[in-house]
Amino acid sequence: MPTLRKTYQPQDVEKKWYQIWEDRGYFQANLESPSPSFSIVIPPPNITGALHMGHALNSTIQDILVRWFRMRGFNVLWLPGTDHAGIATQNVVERQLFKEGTSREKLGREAFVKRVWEWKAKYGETILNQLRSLGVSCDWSRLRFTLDEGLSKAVREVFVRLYEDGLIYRGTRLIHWCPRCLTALADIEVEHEETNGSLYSIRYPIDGSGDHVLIIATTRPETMLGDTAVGVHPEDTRYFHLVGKSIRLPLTGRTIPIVTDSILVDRTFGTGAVKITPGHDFNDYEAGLRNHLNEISILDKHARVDPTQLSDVDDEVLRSVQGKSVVEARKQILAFLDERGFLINTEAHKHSIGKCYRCRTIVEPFLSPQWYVKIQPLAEPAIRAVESGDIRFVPKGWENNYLAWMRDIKDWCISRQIWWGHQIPAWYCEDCDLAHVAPIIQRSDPECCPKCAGFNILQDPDVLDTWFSSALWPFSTLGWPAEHQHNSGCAGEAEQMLQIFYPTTVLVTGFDILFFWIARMIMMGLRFQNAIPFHDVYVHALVRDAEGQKMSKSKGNIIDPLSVMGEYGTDALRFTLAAMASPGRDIKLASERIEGYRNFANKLWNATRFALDNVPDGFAYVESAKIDSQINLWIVSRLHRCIGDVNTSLGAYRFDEAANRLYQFVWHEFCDWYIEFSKPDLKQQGSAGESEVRRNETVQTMLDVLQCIVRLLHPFMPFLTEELWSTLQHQPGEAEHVMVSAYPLQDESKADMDVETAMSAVIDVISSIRVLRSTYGVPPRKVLPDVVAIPANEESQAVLLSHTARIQEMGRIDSLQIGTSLAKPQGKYGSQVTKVADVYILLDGLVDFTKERIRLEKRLAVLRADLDRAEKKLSNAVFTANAPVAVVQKEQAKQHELRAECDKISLELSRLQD
RNA sequence: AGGCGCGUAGCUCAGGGGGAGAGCGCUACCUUGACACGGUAGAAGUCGGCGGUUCAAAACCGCCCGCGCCUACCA
Repeated sequence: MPTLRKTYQPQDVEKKWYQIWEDRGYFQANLESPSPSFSIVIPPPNITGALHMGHALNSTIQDILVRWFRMRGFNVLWLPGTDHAGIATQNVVERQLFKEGTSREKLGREAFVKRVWEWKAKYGETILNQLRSLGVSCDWSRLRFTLDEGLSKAVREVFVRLYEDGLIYRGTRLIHWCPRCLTALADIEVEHEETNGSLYSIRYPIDGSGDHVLIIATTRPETMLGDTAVGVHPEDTRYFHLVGKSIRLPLTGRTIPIVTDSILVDRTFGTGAVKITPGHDFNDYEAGLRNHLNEISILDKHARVDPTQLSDVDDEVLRSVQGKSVVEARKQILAFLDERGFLINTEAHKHSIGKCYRCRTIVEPFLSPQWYVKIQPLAEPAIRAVESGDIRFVPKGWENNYLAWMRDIKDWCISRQIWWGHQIPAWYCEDCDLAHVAPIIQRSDPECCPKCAGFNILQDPDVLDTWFSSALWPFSTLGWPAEHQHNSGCAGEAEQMLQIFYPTTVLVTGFDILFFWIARMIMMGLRFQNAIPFHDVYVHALVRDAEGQKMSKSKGNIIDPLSVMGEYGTDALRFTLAAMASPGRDIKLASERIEGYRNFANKLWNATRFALDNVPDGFAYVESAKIDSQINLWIVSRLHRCIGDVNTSLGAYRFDEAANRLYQFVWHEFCDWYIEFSKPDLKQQGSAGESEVRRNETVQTMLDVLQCIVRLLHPFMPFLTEELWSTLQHQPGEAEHVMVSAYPLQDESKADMDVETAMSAVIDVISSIRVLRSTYGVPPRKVLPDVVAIPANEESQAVLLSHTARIQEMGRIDSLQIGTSLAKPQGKYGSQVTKVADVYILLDGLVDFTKERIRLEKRLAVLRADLDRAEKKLSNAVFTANAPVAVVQKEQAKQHELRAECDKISLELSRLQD
């Protein structure tokens, strides 16, 4: 038998086992397998990413599921990959270029994209390697990237089909614009932040009515240069006489109409009159459409004041704001308004400002031509899929969130004005009339214009939103669209992959990408596979720091998973995350927790060490050996309960329950009690006959149970368990590695209630002795000379008698007498009364009667309170009439037990009074 | 403003109509032949508040308070 070192050292084994698993091909899915399949596609991390706790949690959960299913014989595919993250990656490389004194514009598109590919080759797999060190068992042979050839083909196919079906269109509208990234953003890529701003009241003179003015309020005075109307509510009697009149817009020579709009205007806010700037505000834009107003853009793409459409602005004003940022322009405009007597009032005002989710720059509503997906026809089936239960959210609460969002969904702006990504497959012929000829949309790049056959064609410079390709991930990664020629081997495999692994079983993800990703995958899966992309969506929590703060670089409260893994071991981190992953609650991660589970790993390590040290020379494993001894029957019974519970919990995605159940069983049943129980049996030295049979039975049971524990824990702690498996005695024909061994299944016939009751009586008596030791300050090492136990009934007596030696050993007792008819000892003694037995220890030293009285009185008070409650209930006729019989009987039994205990304690107390 | 979630031991959190639980921390004792990353014993809770349903409520329902998140509005 190998000997283990005193503590588990994770660093020694983690790399080794990962290498072995990968070399053996254990991670790979099997296209030939007849077994039922289980598949997960990884939520692809950004190639710019570095592993954080969110990834660690997400990957741990997936790996637990994947390993659990694999061990249960499923044909498992866990498909890994990365996302090209258009804006983020482009930003990273642009920053690099800036340091080198150049820029993407100077390089040109082609050279820039080449640079990004180089960057990707160098750094793009960083996060994948970090995932490997977490122990994830993905099928690396099927690694995918959203810009791969196959996935790009899927993107084209989807784009063209949606276009042909009239679900993709191009239009000029107001969109969210990031003036730093220089691209459009989808609505959900804008994060709103509460900000302290100001509300300015401004006089707007009414045309042709002398000094009469309308007072409007605004938080963005600079946008007044783009005002094209003033709105009032159609039913607002204060303004009836003004409707149809005009405003002489201050600082400009512009005259703008006063219009009515019941949607835009809230009569109760401010004066009930509002400036309308369709070029710079989404609500105003809509109002502009309703009232046929024109849109004036006052800003360029860098969010600087652009004079192009401002020819009617006062020359002096225009000169001072031209080319200025929004903040600067605002100051200037306010100064002019004030100077010329238009500014009435400034007050503090809280409002929210939209910021770019990638770079935190304030986004501007900006008028520009973009590509859109018409979302309603896609959303409807995606809503039905969840309503009907075809797709299940875990925890269920997220369904409402999803449905609410989907029912109110708006068209999706999919074009981005960047270079890194899938360039939109739309071409324009410069020889044809651009305004009147539809763009050329096709799967392969056109060589010439299909209309005029000219070669003067240009591809749309925009690329698609990264999430457009991510939305296809569950099937594009499996090889869709497959070529339908059967002479190609590859195409055949793609069809097979889809057939075997689509729909995937479950998607594991954080709620932050519920809308970015999950919703879109469901829409695209239904549209292009005519089937849901996954059956279950497991939505996990956010990992926060110990104070509950969101981890962020700026706060400096990031706990780096890699350093945690280095300090405590990967398994400790994984177990921590699993144990804390309770549904619907964020994880507050504290290092003490991780340390605790590091200790747990070490506990199991040492339990194994103990077992191995006690395997006698020449020990031979006996297949299906019969078990006779109660302690062995007991631990096997307990084990099978644990197996049942763990499998049930995992089946319900309750990783926390499963982890805690295993912790409880391993530490507090197997280590605390079973190993201690086993010691007398294992100590039998080489003697022949009955004691050797007993010893071998216990050795074998201990090894069997340990082996089961190791398998049960493998999905949570893959490295430790693989290392322990390699040292444990296996049955012949057992798997070489625990990773490919069979996950334990509950055998109900192993449950033995009688044995469990018996052993809990033994535990009860040993605990009583320990309480007495502790109460009377008898040191653990000191042998108790004389102990008397008077069992409460014949059953207890039989059980305790059969375990006399064990109780003596574990209680460190010289003489132990057990018997229902025994008399209490004479002289000084301490006593502990329980429902199992009254235990007395003889004391030679001084006993502190006061202390003892206090202890007993306290215990009596607790039991009395319980007893009172029980008696009160039982004397209530309404209770005995209405409560179920079982409850009443239980209450009666409780009453008897409590009364007996109380009486005995009272007796002891009266003795102490003397 | 609306929606969702949460409020249980000092801390972090399970539980869930019928005897208040775990981990960490804390206190005391113990370096005993698996493990001090350990052992044994212990202290510690009006289960946020108020009402209601019920024989029985920490749990179910309603209202309120506090915290968090999301969506919308914010001229």
